[in-house]
Amino acid sequence: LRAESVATSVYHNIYKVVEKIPLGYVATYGQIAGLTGIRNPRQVGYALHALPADRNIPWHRVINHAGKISLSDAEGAATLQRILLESEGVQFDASGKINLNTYRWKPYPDAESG
DNA sequence: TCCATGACCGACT
DNA sequence: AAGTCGGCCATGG
Repeated sequence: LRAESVATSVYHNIYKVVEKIPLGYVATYGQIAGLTGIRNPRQVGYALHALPADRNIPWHRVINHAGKISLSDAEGAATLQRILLESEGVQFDASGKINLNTYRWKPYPDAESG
C-alpha cells in the first residue's frame, strides 16, 4: 500500500467515529484519537481539514480539550462552527468556551448506538 | 531527505 | 483559571 492509502484509511476511521457524535454533544480531538487508536490527536485535525464537503460528517462537533473552537476564522470557518453548534443547542460562555462536563459525548464501550 | 508547521494534549506553574 | 512547555507525528515545500 502507498502511504496515501494508509492515511486515507485512517481518515476513514476518524470519520466513522465523528459520525457517531450525537446532535447536541461535542467531542475533543484527543477523544476521537483515543477511540480510533491514534497516538497523535493532530491527525484528527488533519483528517477533518481534508474532509470532503459532500460527506455529511458533523465535523463541527469536534473541539479542543480547552472546550474551545480550534479552527482559524479565516474564511469564517470558526464562526460557522459556532453557529452550527449553537443551532444544535450547544451553549458558549462569555469567553467562547463550551462546558465539557455538560456537552461532552460519553460513549459506552458496550453501547454502540450511544 | 531535511525542516517547519499544525483544526492537539497533559502536566506543571 | 489561565499561561507555558515538551511531546506527538503526518504533511508539504
